[in-house]
Amino acid sequence: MSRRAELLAIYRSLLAAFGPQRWWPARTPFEVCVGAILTQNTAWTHVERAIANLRRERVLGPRKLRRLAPRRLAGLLRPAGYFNVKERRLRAFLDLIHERHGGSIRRLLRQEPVRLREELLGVKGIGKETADSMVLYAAGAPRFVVDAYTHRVLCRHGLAAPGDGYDAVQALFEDALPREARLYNEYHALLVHLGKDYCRSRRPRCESCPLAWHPHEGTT
DNA sequence: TGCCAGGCCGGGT
DNA sequence: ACCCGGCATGGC
Repeated sequence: MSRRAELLAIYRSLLAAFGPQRWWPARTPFEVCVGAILTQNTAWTHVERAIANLRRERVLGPRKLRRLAPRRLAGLLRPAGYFNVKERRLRAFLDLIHERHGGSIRRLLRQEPVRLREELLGVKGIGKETADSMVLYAAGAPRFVVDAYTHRVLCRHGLAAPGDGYDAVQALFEDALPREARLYNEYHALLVHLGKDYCRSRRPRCESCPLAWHPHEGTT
């Protein structure tokens, strides 16, 4: 079976089992970007609380958020963990919007995708996964997002090696699959859903897993 | 009660 | 080019 066929088979299995995920779980492109930074090495439920804080305080926009004093912002981010680090990272992102795009998230996002990605990677605290999450889920451009789950899944299938880096894993998907944002969006969302439900438990439900293996087994 | 979650950076080899 | 410690909360 070709790599393309294997990747599509995995995708179809997940889609059949879980149904369309319709990601990213956010109301606006800006909220996607904020969530992408806050969810770094952090459970999504914690991120939701931090976002809820921002919404409650009516500061969930690039200009209003930027006007907050660092202490205040960090306090609102507290439930997401690493709140001091994330305050700086979020602020650096807001500075980019302010300084290079007149405070307009739309202007940031409607750039050519390659250029957008480069610009995001230039921000301290935005790495490849975070940048690609924004490019795919906020700007709608076809960049495959690679996370820990994704890597484990590919290893378990013998499609990637444990030592493979981000770029290598990403290239596997992007070289084998049609470059469609719709597909990349849904595929990544399904992988995360699989990870949440089937990887975390110490006693995984092998019977109910839509794939015939578990991504957490002996591959990290 | 530890271990872990949708990373990333900076410093050391 | 890797490897590692640090960052922090809340759920299981």
